[in-house]
Parts: sequence; C-alpha cells; structure tokens
Amino acid sequence: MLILHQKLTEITQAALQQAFPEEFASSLKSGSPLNAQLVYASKPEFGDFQINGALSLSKALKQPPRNIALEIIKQLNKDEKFLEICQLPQIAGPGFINLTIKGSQITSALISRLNDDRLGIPLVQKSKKEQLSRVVVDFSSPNIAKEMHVGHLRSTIIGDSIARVLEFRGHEVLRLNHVGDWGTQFGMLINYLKTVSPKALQEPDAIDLGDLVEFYRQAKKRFDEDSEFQDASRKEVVKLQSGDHESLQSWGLLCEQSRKEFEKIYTRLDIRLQERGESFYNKFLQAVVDELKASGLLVTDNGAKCVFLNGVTGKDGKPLPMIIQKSDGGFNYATTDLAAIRYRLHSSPQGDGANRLIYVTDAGQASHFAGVFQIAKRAGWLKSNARLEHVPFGLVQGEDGKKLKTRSGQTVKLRELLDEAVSKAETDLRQRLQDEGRQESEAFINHVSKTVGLAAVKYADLSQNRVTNYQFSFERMLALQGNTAPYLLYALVRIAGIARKGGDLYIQNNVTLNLTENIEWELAKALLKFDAVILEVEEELLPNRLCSYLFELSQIFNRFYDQLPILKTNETTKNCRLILCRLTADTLKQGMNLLGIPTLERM
RNA sequence: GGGGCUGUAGCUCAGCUGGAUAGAGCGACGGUUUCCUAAACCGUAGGUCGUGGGUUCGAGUCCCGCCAGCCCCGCCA
Repeated sequence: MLILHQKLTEITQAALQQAFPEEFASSLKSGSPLNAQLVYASKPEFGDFQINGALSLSKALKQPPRNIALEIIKQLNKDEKFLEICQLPQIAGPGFINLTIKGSQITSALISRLNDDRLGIPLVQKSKKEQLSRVVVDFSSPNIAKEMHVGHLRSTIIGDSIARVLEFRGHEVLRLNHVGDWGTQFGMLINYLKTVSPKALQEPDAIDLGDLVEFYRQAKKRFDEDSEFQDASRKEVVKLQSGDHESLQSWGLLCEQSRKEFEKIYTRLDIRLQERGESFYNKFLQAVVDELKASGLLVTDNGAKCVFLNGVTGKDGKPLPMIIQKSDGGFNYATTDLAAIRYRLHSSPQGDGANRLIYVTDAGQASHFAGVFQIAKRAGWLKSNARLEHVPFGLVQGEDGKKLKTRSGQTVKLRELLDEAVSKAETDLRQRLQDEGRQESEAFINHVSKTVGLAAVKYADLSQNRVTNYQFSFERMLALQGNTAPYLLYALVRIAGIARKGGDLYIQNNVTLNLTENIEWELAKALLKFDAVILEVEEELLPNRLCSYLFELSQIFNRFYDQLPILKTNETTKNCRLILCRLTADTLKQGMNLLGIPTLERM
C-alpha cells in the first residue's frame, strides 16, 4: 500500500492544484501549501483511503466543504492514472472523499509481493547522502557484578526489536551495550576479591566467582561494617583509575565473569549486542571537558566544572547545572554520556560516524538525556542531519501496581523470570496434550514450551505502548488467547497444518487471483498494509504498532480460516486461498522476526 | 518549589500528522465442532475519554487552570 499511498498523494495534490490553481499558487508562495490530506481510511466502510482536506480548506477557499470536494472529484475523474487505481470517488458526510482501490490493483499488488522476500518493504536508498547513515541503538546496559533483573527486560527486548526493524530497512546498526563497568563500586569489589581470593589474580581462569550477585552483596556488607575495608576500597578506586596493573587485572576478571552471565541471557533471548562499556570512554573524558571549555559552555561553580542548562531551572529560578567534572577532579556519568555522544557522532576512524543515536532507557532518565543532548547540541557536535533520541519506557510493575518484586521483596532476576515463563508454558502444554489425548515427544514439549514461554514474555512487553508503565502478569501473557504471542503463533500453526495436509503454499505456475468473498478481500488488504506499518515503526520507534498490526492480521486470518474451506474447494479457489495463506504466513513470520520472536510449525 | 510521564469499559490496554457513530483483549452472559489444530469463531452487555475552561467547521488527540498517581531535580549511575 505504500506505493499506492504515494501515488495517490501525488494525484490528489495535483487534483487540488488544478481545481484551485490561483489559491494553490499563492499558498506555495506563502510557504504553507494547500494539502488535500490523503490518509488511510479510518473504517472499512469508507473505502481504503480518504481525502480530508475539503473540510479544513473551507475557510481558505471561501467555499463550503462539499463544493471543494466536488471540485477535487471533478479533477480526479479526469485523471487517467487515478481511474486506473481507484473506483469512482464518493463524497460522504460533511465533505470527506472516500476512495476505494480497484480489485485488480489489490490482486496485482499481492502477486508482486509473492516474488518479493522483502514483502514490499523498501530498502533505504544507498544514495551518496545516505551512505553515511549509521544508527546507534544503545540498549540493555546492565551493570557489571550485578545480575540482570526485570529492570533490564524492557530495554533489552524493545531495543532489540528497534534494531531489527532498522536493520531490515537497510540501516547500518550498531547495537551497543553500554554496560556499567566503571565507577566507585569497583574499589569495593576488587578489594573484596583480593581479600577472599588472592589466587584469582595469578590464574584468572582458574577461579569461578559463582554467584556474582551474592559476591556483590557480601562485599557491600563488609564495606558497610568494616571501616578499614572502606579505606582500602577507596584507595583501590584510585589505584584502578591510575591504571595500576593488578587492579586492572581484577577489574577485568570481574567484568569477564559478568559477561559470561549476560551472554547466557542474550543467547537465550537471541539478542546480538556489542559490548562497549562506560570504561571505553575514559580516555575521551578530558577531551570533553576541554572542548566544552573551548566552546565557552563550561563554568566553574563551587569548584565543580559545570554547564548550565537552558530552560531548566532549580528552586531559586536559576538555571540548573550539569556537572562535568567534580571538584575533586573526578568525572561522573554525565561526562561519560557526553563522551559517548561525541564519539558516536564523530566520523570514523576517530568515532562511529553515526547520525542517529537511539537510547532505550527508562523514562526516569528523561531529564538527564534532555540535558546531555542539549549540551551536545550547544557544543556543536551534531551535523545537520543528526538525530539524538531518547526512547523512554515505563516501569515494570507487579499486579499490585507497584514496582515488581518477589514475594520476599527482592528484585526479580531475569533468569528466574524466564525460567518461570517457560515452566508455566510447559505445564499448560502438558495439560492441553492430556485433554486432547495427544502424544508428543519430550523434545517437542521442551521446544514448544521454551518458544511459547519466551515469546509470551517478549510479546507482552512489546505489545504495549512503551511509554506507560507495564503491568507484568504471567497469567495474562500466557493466557494463550487475545493479543498474546500464542495467539499469533497459533495462526501460523494453522497455516502450517494446511501445508501438511497437502496444501502447496508455493505454487509456481503463473497464478491468477480471483477473490470473491469479503473476508478474502479483507485479508488481502490487511496483508498489503505491512509495509506502511514497518516504516511507521522505523520512524516512531514504537514496536507496539507492529504488534497491533500482527494481531489484527491474525484475527482476520482466523475468521477467514473459520468461514471458508481452503483445501476442500475447486482447484482455482484453492490455489487462490493458498496464496493468501502463504502471504499471511510470510508476513507473520517476518513481523515476528522483527519483534525477535521465533515461530513454530506445530504447538 | 521546578520539570517530566501517566489518567480512556469491572480489569489490562490501543487510539498514527485533530476527522465521520471512541476500539481491542480479558472477565461476565449466550451460541458454534461428522470438515484444514476449538490455543479458534459468532453474538450480547459494558464509556460524562480524571476535571473545568479555551482554540476549531470538528478535540480522547492541540493550549491553559485544577485534581490524582509515579518519576527526576549540583558533585551516585
């Protein structure tokens, strides 16, 4: 539908221009050209597209809306290209123009999609200008020496999906894991490591720290109780920052240990991520300070070097500062974030040469990023086409509406959360098999449980608008009905079932589509909307739009499946319906793939 | 005190640049299976879109005030 939308936009603009040439010309000069406002129809009974412009142009053109609509229609009816695409336009209500695409256009669009493994989604133009197009998606970002918990769930899943969509569109995507691998807590950790396991330094591979979370907890406990330990830890921070060999080695060991744990989760969730922690930017921190100083943004206040933000005021009404270098000479996270922006935007090889930076972090950091972005802009680091975007998301809440915790009040570990989802899916599946008297192998049960459980967790998160808080509920996500992963997976299973029962989904002979039933048309049109949805997600970075689309597509397919026989009809009708099945399957699979969710043949 | 986000059906949520009679799912109630997986499908009930103003031909959507909840606000990340 993208191509049709584009063509019709041009055609309706031309019609508007021809209907009101003088007004159109003067509107061009004034810089706010008249717009026919062609959009997708809000309801099926209004056709496929609607022109809304007649209503809003009423004042400018000094005519009643229906007259304007009539004039536009006159021009449209003279346009051969238009008549080729659409049926005769209809005026409706106060002055809307409803457009319905001709059936032949729909079927030929479907057929061209059969031979298109990109399902109508264009690749970004590799023109010279866009060749430099590189996108950084900064997501997941757990802290070293801490286990991943629910807090990382949303960033990881949403960030991955956004990266997948951008990659599919042909952007060069840098998936960066900005792990917390630097900071004062390492003094404590290294000191504790030296205390409990001095051998670890000689043979880094020989030692297994085990549960790092427990290790962290014990270190923290010792730190809080033992003042000598505290002093030693502070000295350790200084040693680490000054590049002491032994300290760095311990630090590396801790990072390596964490990395192994993170990898397990990423492998399980099928997430690719390039680790580039905060420490990477250490060598650029001083340069940030120098550049901000040179550009005149840096102000020393109470010994700290700050940049005062525009439009952000504190209690006394004065601008709030962002601290770039503490009075003791140390840097903090704002400095690191600035160094990261600078590096990512800087052309290679001194930087990543990216022109779109996407940060998938919780909404609580909104003002932090607003501040950091502002400084980057004022420092002149952005080229004209560069975009900095914070992609915020809400909290994960329990069913009580409060931040999700375990029964004992602990943070929920991501690993355990995933285990539970899979195990619940398994219980459910076994019950179902028993009820239906089905026999399946253990391998099948394990595979389906794992796929369904993880898909449920991902989909539940992605299907909600990320800005709002998200109420986590195993019961709902695994309910296996409604807007859930299992519902979508089931639609695919049905299609796979048809193929097993002798339906050839990949008919090679020159196909002709002859759609007769309403539900067939509905399905056909739904399939054609996929391309527009993907472009919308690319722009708005809202994966839930894709989820809604896939859910609606599945609903339409299920109705189609319910109402019409597919295999038990005459040959022509059968082939035609098989093509609809195949395109539905391809679209669902590709859509799910962009959500990071693998699909099943049977479940 | 300043700033941000949120407030839509009993519950969980959609609602794209303002457009026609505000939509799903769950739950509730009722129906559908000699046929491709019923993890499905069909139907019924359920709403002063937090609230009061304003802009507009038209507002859930934009602007202002108020109420409620959550989050952020100089040397932690």
